[in-house]
Amino acid sequence: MDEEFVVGTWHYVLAKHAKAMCALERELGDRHGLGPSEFEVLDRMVHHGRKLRIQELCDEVHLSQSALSRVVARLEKAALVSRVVCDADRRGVFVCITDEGRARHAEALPTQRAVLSSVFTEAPAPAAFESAVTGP
Amino acid sequence: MDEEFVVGTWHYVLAKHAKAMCALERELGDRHGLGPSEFEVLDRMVHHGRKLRIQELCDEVHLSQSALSRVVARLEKAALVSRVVCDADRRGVFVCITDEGRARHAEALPTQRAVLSSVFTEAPAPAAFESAVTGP
DNA sequence: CCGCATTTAATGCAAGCGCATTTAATTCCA
DNA sequence: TGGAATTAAATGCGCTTGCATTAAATGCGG
Repeated sequence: MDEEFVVGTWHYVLAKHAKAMCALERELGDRHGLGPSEFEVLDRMVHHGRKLRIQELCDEVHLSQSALSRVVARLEKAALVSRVVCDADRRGVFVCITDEGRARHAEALPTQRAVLSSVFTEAPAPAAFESAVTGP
Repeated sequence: MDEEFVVGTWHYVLAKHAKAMCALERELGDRHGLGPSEFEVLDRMVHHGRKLRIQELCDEVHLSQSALSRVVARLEKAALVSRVVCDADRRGVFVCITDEGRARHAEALPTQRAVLSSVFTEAPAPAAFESAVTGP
């Protein structure tokens, strides 16, 4: 087990995460009134289809269950999403993205892509890194 | 500019950061009474030598100036670090790691390494990833 | 030498997070 | 079938964070 590799990877992850998160918070917030968590939830909703159980969102988004619950509440207040109790299991809640939610996501997507591109290309990882992420 | 690469890398960074941070918080906290930020500051102090200006720490640690100020305050209260006003520039503050701080860091280091190893090897990135972090 | 801009670190404040708990609905088995 | 255990989501709470501001010390131009 290569200790140096592990520690080096960790520092890389820390640095990129900090830079990207900070920039996303600023750009998405100022330009579109969205936090990174709000955008991430919207993004998953768009890619996954119309309705999604909160529990399933929880597996895909890097948030605790309670944090996700509040993000969804904020999104609902902003009318970007609506909550619908599940008929089959009335404990469950479906989250449905609204048309306005889709529109806001579409608006914000280029901003997110621009931020990520700038973060991951300014001190570009060597080409070999690509295979680490996309797989062999 | 490969959009897929950028987004894929971002998801990788998000996933690893979340997993590692969560585990570090738990393990370092339960076993050694340290948060990830406290450990990171201690770690930099150990590697950098005896005294370090807060401003310099700020460049190396992924925290805002205010957050760092508070982390140092917590560490000082725990006697792991001491603050000394700089004689040459009395606005500046030197942070000095104490013997107890060094000891605590030495105690916690294996825990951190174990956590990182488990995170970065459980679903191991392909070997090619190594060159992305350590350089060509 | 004086005053104003700058820099360093600390602090007030609000927001977001995770943990633990709560509330409500469902499942299981005796 | 009925009651205990389980599961889903929401909520109370304390903590950490970042932004903006403050307080103190320094530097610089006139």
